[in-house]
Amino acid sequence: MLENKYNPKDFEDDLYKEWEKKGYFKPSMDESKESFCIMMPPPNVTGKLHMGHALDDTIQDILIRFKRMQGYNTLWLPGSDHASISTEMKVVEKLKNEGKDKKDIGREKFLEECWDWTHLYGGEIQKQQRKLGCSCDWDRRRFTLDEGLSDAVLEEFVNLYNQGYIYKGTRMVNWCPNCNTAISDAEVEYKEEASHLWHLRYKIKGEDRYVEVATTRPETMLGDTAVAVNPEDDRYKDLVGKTCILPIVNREIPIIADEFVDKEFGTGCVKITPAHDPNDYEAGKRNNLEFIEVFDSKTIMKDLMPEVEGMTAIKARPIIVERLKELGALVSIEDYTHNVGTCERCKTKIEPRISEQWFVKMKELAKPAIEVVKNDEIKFVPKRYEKIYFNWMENIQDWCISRQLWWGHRIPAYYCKECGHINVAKEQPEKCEKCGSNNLEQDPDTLDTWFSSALWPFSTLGWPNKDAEDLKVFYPTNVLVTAYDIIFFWVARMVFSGLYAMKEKPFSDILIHGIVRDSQGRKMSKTLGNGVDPIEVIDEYGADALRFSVLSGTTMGNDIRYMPEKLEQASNFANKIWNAAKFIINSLADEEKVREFESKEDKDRILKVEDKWILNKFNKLIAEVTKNIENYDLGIALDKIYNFIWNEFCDWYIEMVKPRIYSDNEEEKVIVSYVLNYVFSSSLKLLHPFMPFVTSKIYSELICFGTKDLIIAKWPEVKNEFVFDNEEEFVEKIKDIIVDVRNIRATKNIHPSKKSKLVFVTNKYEKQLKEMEDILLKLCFGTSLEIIDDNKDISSDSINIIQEDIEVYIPQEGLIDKEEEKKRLEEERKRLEGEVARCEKMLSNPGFLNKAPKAKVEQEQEKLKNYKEMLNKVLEKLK
RNA sequence: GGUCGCUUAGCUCAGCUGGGAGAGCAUCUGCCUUACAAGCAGGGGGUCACAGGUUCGAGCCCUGUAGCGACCACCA
Repeated sequence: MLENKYNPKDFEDDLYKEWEKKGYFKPSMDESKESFCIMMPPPNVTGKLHMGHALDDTIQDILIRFKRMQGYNTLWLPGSDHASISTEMKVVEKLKNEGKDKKDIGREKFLEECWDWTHLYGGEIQKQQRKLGCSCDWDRRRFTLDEGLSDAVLEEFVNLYNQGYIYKGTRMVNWCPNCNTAISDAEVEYKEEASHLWHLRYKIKGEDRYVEVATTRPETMLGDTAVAVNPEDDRYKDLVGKTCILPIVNREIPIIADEFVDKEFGTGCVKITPAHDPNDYEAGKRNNLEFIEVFDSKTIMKDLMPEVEGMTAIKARPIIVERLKELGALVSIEDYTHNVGTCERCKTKIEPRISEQWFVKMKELAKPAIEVVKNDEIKFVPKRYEKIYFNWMENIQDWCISRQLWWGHRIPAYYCKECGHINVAKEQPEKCEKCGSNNLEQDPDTLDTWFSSALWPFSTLGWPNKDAEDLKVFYPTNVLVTAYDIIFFWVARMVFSGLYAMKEKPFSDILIHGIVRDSQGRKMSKTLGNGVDPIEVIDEYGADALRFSVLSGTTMGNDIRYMPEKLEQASNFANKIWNAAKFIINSLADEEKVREFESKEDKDRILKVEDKWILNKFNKLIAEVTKNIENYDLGIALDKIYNFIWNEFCDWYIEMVKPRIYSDNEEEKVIVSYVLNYVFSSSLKLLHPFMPFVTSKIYSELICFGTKDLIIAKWPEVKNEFVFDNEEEFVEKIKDIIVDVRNIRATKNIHPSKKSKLVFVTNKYEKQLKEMEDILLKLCFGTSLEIIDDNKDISSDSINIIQEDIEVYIPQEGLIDKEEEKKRLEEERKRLEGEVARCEKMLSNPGFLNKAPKAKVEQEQEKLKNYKEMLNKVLEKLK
C-alpha cells in the first residue's frame, strides 16, 4: 500500500538495502548477454560526497540502470583512491597537532598512522553514494593501495622501465615547498598575481657602463650566473663576451647571447638564474653556466649573503632590495601583474627546482593515444572536448612520477650501495644484478597517485592476471564519465596506460559533463563556503529529487547551476506520480481480467479512441527516450518523460477515462485499467534510471506483467499493436477544441457549475465523437451532446469554435454578449487571415516551390487548404 | 598569445540533420471539480547579443564585432 503522502524518507533507504540484498547490483555474468561496464572514477578515500560527485554518479547510475534493464551483463565498479598528497598532508597536520613529526616517528609508524586515518575517515563517501541510489557492485570495490592494485602498479612500472619508458634523471621540476615534494606539470595551477618588476643594473667589468635587467624575483639575483641578450640585438652586440659584476656577492658573470631573449621586452637584457627558473635552466644548460642555488627546498636562504641566511626567500627579499638600493644597483620598481604557478593541492607557490626524479617518457606513448581518438575508436561526448585532449597530448612533456612522500606506492627501484647500479623489480632482489652485492636500498620515494589511477580500468578487473574472468568479460569498458577538469590528470593517462598495458583502449566513449556551480554561477569551493551538501539535499527532498535537479534541462558538457527551485519541481513531480499511482491503484479492475485483456489479440477493436491516442503517444516516447539515452542526451530524455507523464498522461488521459472508471461497466473498467496500468508502469520504467526510488516503490504496487522489482524489469519496447496515428491526430484536434472551450469560458468568467448543451458539426468524425461523448460532456462542461452533419439549424445565440473538419456550437440562451462573441470571431478571423497569408506567401515563392523538399511543399498546401476552409466558416458567421 | 564555450521570456536554462520560438520558476485571472492546493484550468510576456553573408527559408550554417566565462601556453 502507498502511504497517503509522498515522503521519500519512508522508503528510500529500505529500497536500497533490498536491492543490495537481492544482489541486483551484481553483473549477471550471463555469457549470452553483451556486457556493459563503467568504472567509477575513484573518489578520495577520505573524501565526502559533493555536488560534482552527485552529478557524476547520477549520470553513471542512469546509464547502468538503463543497460541493466535492457538485459546487458552490467557492471559498475566502485572504489576509492589513496590520494597520496592530500592524505599525507592531513596526517602530517594531525601529527603536528600532537607535537610529532613524520621524520621522528619513521616511515613504518607513519604509514600505520595513514592507514588508521584512512580507516577512520574512509568509506564515508560510499555510504553517501548508497543514499544517492548508486547501483554499483560494492563487492567488487577496489582501493588504489590494495594488494591487487599495488601489484598492477609494480608490474606497470617494471614493464615501462624495462622498455625504456621510465627513467631517472636530474631535471628542473615543479616543487611545492609546502607539500615538500616534486609535482607534475598538470598539478600546477597558474594564477595572476599583482606584483612588481624590479629593474636592476649590473656594472660591466672594467667599464663605466651597466647592463639593466628586470626581474619579478629580486632575491634570486644572488644566484645569477649570466646576463643574456639576443644575438640579433644590435644594441648589445659589443657586450657579448664581456663580464659584469653581480652586486652584493661581487661575482663576475658573463654576458652571453641566446635566442630565447625577446628584444622587445624590457631592456632586452635578461638575468640568468639557472637554478630557479625553467627558461634560465635551459639557457644555463645550453651555455654551460654554473647552477647556484639561492635557497633550499623549503625556500630557506642559503649562505650567499650572511644577513639573510636562514630566512625564507620572501622575507629576504626586502632586505636584498634595500641593499641593492644602497649599492646603486636598483634602478626602479614598477607595478606588474604576472602569472605564478601554484600547487593544485595546497595553493602554495611552486618553485622550479633542480632535482633528481623519475619520469615517464611520454612522446612515444602519446602517439597511439592520439590515434585512437583521431580514428574514433574512442569518442569524446561532446566532441569538442577532444581538442583539449589533443592539445595536451600533442604538446606533452615527460611525466614526473616520483613524489617525496611516504603514503603511496613505493618506487620499486633498489640501489646497490656497492656499485651504484639501479635494480628495478617487483620485489626486492636478493642481490645486485650487476655486482651481486646484497647491500641494496630501496628508493624512498613514492609514485604520483595518478600513476595508479591511470591503471584503474584494468587493474580493478584483475590485471596483471591476464586470465582474470572479469578482465576478459568487461575490458575494454564502455563509457567513462567525468568532468572536464580531469581530462589531463586522469582520462589522458588512462588512455595511454590502457593502450600500453592491455594493447587495447580502456573505454569506447568518454562522456564529459560540466561542473556544478552555486546559484550565482560561482564554482563551489571550501574557501568560499558556498558548497551545497548533497546529503542535506537528500534529507530534505529525497535522492530522486536531487538526481532530477542536476539533469533536468541540462546539456552534456555544459556547467550546471544549482537551483533550489529545481528541487521543488522535482519533488512536486515525484508527488504527482505518487498521487497518480494512488488513483490508478484505487481504480484497478480485477487483476485476472486485466491479465486476460493483455493477451487479447483484437485490442484494436476493443480500445477506445483515447486509449489508442495515449498508446500511440507512448510508443513514440519509448522510441525517443531510448534513443536520447543512447546518445547521452539525458536532460532531454528526462524532460520528455516528465512532460509525458504530467501533461499528457495525468492532465489528459486520466481525466478522459474517469467517466469510464466511475461507470458501472465492468468491461470498460478492465480496458481502462489495462491501459492505465500499461502506460503508467511502462512510463515508470523509462523514468526509473533517473528517479529509481519513487518509481520502484510505486511500480511494485501496480499490476506487473513481469517482475515486481522495477530495477530488473525489462526496458519498454515499441509495440506494433499500439500504432494508432490517425486516432492520435483526432484526439489532438479534440484537445484543441477543449482548450478553446475552456479558454472562452475562462475569459467570459463562466463558473464550472454552469453547463450547456454541446452541438458538434462534422461529417467526418461522427463515430469517434460518439465514442468520446462522456469525455466531451465532462471536459466541455456539457449537459448533452448532439452530433449533426450540417449547421443550418444552429441558433445564432451560440459560442462558435471552428476546427479543421469539426465545428462546435455551444448555445448560450441569452447568456452571452453577442457583440463580445463577434469580437472574438473577428480576432479568430484575423489570426486565420494571417495564417493564410503566410502560407500563400510561401507557396507563391517560386524558389520555395522549386527547391524545397516535396513533402514540405505538400504540407504547406494542405495547411493552406485547411486554413482557408476555417476562415470561410468564420467569415460566414460574421455575416 | 592560442583554443574553446556562452549570449534565447523577469530569473535559470532547453532547442535533434536549417522548415511556424519552448520548459521550470516568477507573474496575472478563475477554481477546495471524489489522485494530487506540493494541485486544476486559462492568460500575458521574446527584433533568439550585434553586423554582414550563404539559402527558397537562419535561433541553428559561415565571417566579423562586443560582453562574459573556461582552459592551455607564458617574456625576464
